[in-house]
Amino acid sequence: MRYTLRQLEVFLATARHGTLSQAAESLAMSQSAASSALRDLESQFEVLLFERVGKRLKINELGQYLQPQAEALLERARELEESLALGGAPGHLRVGATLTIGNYLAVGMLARFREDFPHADVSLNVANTSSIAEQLARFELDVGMIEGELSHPDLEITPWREDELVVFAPPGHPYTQLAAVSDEQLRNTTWVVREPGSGTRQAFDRAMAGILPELDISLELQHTEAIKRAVEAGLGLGCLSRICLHEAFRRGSLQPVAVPGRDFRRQLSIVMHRQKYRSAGLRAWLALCAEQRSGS
Amino acid sequence: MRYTLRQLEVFLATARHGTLSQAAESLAMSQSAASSALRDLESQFEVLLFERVGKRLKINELGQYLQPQAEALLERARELEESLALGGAPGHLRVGATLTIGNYLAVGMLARFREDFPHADVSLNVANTSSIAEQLARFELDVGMIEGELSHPDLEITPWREDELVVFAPPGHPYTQLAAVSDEQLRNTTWVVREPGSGTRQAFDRAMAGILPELDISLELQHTEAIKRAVEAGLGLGCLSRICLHEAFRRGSLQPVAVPGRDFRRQLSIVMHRQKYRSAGLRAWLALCAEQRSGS
DNA sequence: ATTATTATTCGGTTTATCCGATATAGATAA
DNA sequence: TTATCTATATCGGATAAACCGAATAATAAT
Repeated sequence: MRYTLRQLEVFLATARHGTLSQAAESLAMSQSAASSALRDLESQFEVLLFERVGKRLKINELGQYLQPQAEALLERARELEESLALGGAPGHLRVGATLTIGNYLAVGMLARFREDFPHADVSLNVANTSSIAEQLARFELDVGMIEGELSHPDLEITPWREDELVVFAPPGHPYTQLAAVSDEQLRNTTWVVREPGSGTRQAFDRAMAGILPELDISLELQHTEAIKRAVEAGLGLGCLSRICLHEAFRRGSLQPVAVPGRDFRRQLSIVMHRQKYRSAGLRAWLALCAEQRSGS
Repeated sequence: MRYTLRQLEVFLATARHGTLSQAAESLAMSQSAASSALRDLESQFEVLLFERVGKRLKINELGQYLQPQAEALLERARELEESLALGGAPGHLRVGATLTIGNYLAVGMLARFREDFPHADVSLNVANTSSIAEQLARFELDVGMIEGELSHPDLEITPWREDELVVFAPPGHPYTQLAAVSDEQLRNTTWVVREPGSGTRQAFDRAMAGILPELDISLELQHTEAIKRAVEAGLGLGCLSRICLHEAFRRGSLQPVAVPGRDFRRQLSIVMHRQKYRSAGLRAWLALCAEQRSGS
């Protein structure tokens, strides 16, 4: 490995700024140093990355071809640098979770984790499934907890626990009295659900297969709390994960609606990079996950 | 960016071999040089990657934590190096395709491509969908052509053309005379199909939803030609992509079976890395793809 | 205790990196 | 055309890094 990350930095800065002087300035080095760094990179591989037309430097085809690869490489290098600089802390852990899991399951686990590692530096990143996958693939997260489906060559998906969506209504709603609500009745009401693209919505759409286009969806909201309040206010029936509703059912502010004819189950999963090293903190977290699975 | 790829090489070689001497030897450098490279890396970030117990170097937790990231980084660096060394060739193109597409569609396109770029250095890599995705994500391939479904944060999937599977039988088979074969009749015969995991099998399983567990699958083969020969020999009904069967139907060595009640369509897709630079060769290939789409 | 093995340290050489100054080339305006 | 501005390339020299070989120190095995 004869070339250096610095040389790539110079190459990319030059490609981005279009001029060597600006590139040099952005890297806090002299223009001459940048010039020779670029020359070294090019002569090492006996290629040209830029057309020299007079005083201008114009990136050529090979340069453009390599730019995204170099960009990706340097991005990883910066992440490794960060891991080196910050990763020394013991119990250091970065958890990613989707909205429902993050707000209802992960926070409790986080508190438990803090008991065992009082000085731990833990972060919880709430994002959608594909964004979590991306961060895991780049080692920006240690472990992810997702609801949706996912396939990624670098990631290992482990089924975690089963979840189910529950249809719910304000207390006293006629449907809450029924032992079984029919498809016909599902069609004859209005709905308040999560926005398309979210894992909860995916599961809802799947459960409603066949009658989905005929459902009257009056409101699509991004937050579970907002949906609950909208249903309380009588704007329609809601459908959310049981774990978001536990408290509201207990208090009686909302009531479940029985829909035995449809399958609202879904799988929650743990996602990690295949090559991930299981640090003490990560092992402790996975143990907490396993405990959650059995103990609910 | 103050650390170098060389330092990472020393770190990884030491982690792998467990001894600095062997690491140094594997990198064709002196023991002392390796020692100081490692020391430089550690002192730059003020961390320790190894426990020094007497004469032994034992990788510590932080080291193990960083090892896979460093490994991934260096892997990319080697690929970039290769691109730099070999990527200078004009018309250079690496195409990945799944078995059915690779053997029946891509070869013809490859021949056409060679006409336009007689000196082009083109490679066709036939592999399964997830392996192609992996190679695309690492910039080891320029473009992929797949049949299965795929979701990957770094990859861009573009629908290409529609394909359909066709149920077929040897000439004169009673089913070939029927205008519509029923589910009941599908159950009362034996089948010769592709192995589980292949895109063609996935599509077959999806098309047979509902009656799949009751089908009598007598043979699972990895090659389309083998399946065709097995069906010719009377071992059962086959089900393959229309593009594999065109020639056999024309010759009359096999005949299609009409199953209008089931949906055998599927989508073929073009896959590329989101950040991929479209070189002249790649643009020409994509143009060929677009031509194929309309002209069939 | 001796030997073999291994990491570290030290001196010295080669190589790389970087800066400042200077040379050069193209664009722009007088 | 000539002067000027701006940008890249190159040169000399200082500094730092990388590297080797040899010596040293530490440990495990004999």
